[in-house]
Amino acid sequence: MESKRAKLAKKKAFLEGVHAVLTKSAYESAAHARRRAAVIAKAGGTCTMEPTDETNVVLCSETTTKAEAMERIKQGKDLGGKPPPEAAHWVTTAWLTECVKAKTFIPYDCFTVRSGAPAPVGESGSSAAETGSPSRQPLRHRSSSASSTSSQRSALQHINSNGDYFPASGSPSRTTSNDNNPARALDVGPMSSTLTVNDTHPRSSEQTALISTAGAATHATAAATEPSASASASASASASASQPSSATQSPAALVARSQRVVGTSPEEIELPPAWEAIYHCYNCGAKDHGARTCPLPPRGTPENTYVPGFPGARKRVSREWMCARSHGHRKDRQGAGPNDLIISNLEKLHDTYADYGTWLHQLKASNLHTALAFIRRMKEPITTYEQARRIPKVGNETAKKIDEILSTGTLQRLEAFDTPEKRAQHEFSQIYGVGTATAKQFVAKGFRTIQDLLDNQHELTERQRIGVRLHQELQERIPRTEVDRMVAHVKHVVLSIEPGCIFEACGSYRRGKKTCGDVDVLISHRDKRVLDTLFKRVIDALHDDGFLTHDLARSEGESTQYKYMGIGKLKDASFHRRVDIIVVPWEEWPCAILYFTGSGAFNRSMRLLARKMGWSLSQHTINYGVVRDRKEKDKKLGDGSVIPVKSEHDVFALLALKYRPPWERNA
DNA sequence: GGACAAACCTCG
DNA sequence: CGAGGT
DNA sequence: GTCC
Ligand SMILES: Cc1cn([C@H]2C[C@H](O)[C@@H](COP(=O)(O)OP(=O)(O)OP(=O)(O)O)O2)c(=O)[nH]c1=O
Ligand SMILES: [Mg+2]
Repeated sequence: MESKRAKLAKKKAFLEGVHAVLTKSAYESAAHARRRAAVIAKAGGTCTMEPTDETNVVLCSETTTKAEAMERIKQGKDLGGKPPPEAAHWVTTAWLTECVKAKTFIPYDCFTVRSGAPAPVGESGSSAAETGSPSRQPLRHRSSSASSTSSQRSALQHINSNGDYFPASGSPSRTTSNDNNPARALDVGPMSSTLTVNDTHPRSSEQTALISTAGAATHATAAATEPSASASASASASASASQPSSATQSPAALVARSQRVVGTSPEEIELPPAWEAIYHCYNCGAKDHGARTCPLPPRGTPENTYVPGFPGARKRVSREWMCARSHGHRKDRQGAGPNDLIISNLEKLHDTYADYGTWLHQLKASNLHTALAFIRRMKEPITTYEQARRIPKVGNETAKKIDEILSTGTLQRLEAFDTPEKRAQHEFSQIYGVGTATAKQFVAKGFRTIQDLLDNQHELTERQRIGVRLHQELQERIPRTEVDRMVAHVKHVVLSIEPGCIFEACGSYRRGKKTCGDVDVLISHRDKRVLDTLFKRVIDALHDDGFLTHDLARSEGESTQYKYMGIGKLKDASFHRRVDIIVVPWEEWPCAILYFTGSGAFNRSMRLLARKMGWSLSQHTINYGVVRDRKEKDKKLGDGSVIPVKSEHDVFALLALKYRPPWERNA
């Protein structure tokens, strides 16, 4: 903790000086500024911003001096070689980061030139702007009563061929109804929690890449094409899933219902005043509602061309983005498919890629994964190299491999991997807490079986010891009925400790999967002060009643969010199960529930989209004006500014995405 | 030849 | 910081 | 590895 304070002191001291590594993206274009001014005016706010072509802010990091930065500009390395005007304000990333950490909203126009420190102002040009308020404006919570939002709805249960639970009826995706509405009270155990029923979900085939290539599909005669795009494509249409991916249509055949222990999350959260001041509908710009209840059609369509004023905002998003499409549950194929041999071999190849643990092989793996998604949807057998080449993401290398499988039945590459060492390495890497690197080390040490590890537990970290001991049990996926009971139990404990909590079981459970790898629980409370004790009391209570049996990791308040990772077991259950519990501050709820609902691939796609806009989406907030190092892509120089959101719908609207309910996020 | 490439977290 | 995790 |  001391080092942390020291760091903070250093940062504060630094703010006095001017140092910089420059990046170009820290200011908005004149076009953006003008559009933004118009939007704000339309929304009834006033805008103090002066549209300008000039750089009015220079974002800095701690590593170089202003002189060095100017030198870089002269050399053409930054800002396109154009020095910023004298009046430009130099801001350190530390300053910016601190403002964001302090939850002070910094809209772009606060950067208009001033002497002294720039004052963060509300976008609506409200009081904060005039007062030239101090740069750090603490976040205050509005203590209003809980919104209870459940409307009753008739229930019907249906399970698809895979056993996944689906929601039903024909309302559009961007529905205004709560995804969490309880429809039918259903006793799932001693705690009598309820199960709920949700909205429509027509299934579509899955697409696994973050960005997929849709165009090439038309050339692949047998390859499945993008479902919605292929509706009119003659021959290949039959190969694709017969369902449209758009959730606005509701084929009666696949209507089904999603059912789960109901959470207590509100449809929209209340924002702190400073955020409420700049909040507006990101689907139309109006001040009096959010995107969730916007009467207009989703933006990005011809009927609604609105674009939010934040620099980088998109007009629309192409269907190539995974998060822009509906991804229902993966369908179990009944009986044998025409390309099963190829698929099983390529799947094994895919697994060997994952065992490398390098970027390149990660890339190869994801490529192959996409190709496999197309191959799985094919109805005709692949018989030639040329035919394989026409499948999207199948290039020369993969086609050669398919050819080899066709002629020999196997792959040389795979045979070479079928050694005791590689098998052991793969098995070790399945253990919780053991990854590619440690698995390799274990093999190098001469270990070959799980028993070897059990006999040498002194070589393991605490997590790995638990992982090894419970390895068999943790391999099992959890039947949904058991998750129901686990969630009901946790919910009961949480709400008896603090009735004002909001609670939601997320992850694959919220997405309606038939079985879950673990239980993901998200909790929040309006009062920030209770979060810390709430977290501890919940974990303690769940330990005391014997539910939690092992701890794997628990946060100690370093972040605004508390995360517990551990293992629990119901008394009458056969196996120990992984349990994750996250406690988040109230205003981070929308981004947190979006994150925790996943899927992981869906999150990555959405986050990549945000990144491409010069924004950043995390489990905390969605930010614009993020400054990233142009060379080292992972280095973030400035956090940018928080865009306040009240619901998941708002995040979708900001990214120009149609809202996807949880069961359409199964990538 | 480059783009592709999530963004966080804890542990040791 | 690397490794492993969500 | 694939796509442009
Ligand atoms: C693993 C992983 C999860 N997440 C998010 C999305 C997930 O839904 C959420 C919970 O993680 P998980 O519990 O690992 O995933 P899951 O619940 O979707 O599936 P499973 O049935 O295996 O439990 O965390 C990421 O953002 N990135 C990741 O790499
Ligand atoms: Mg899960």
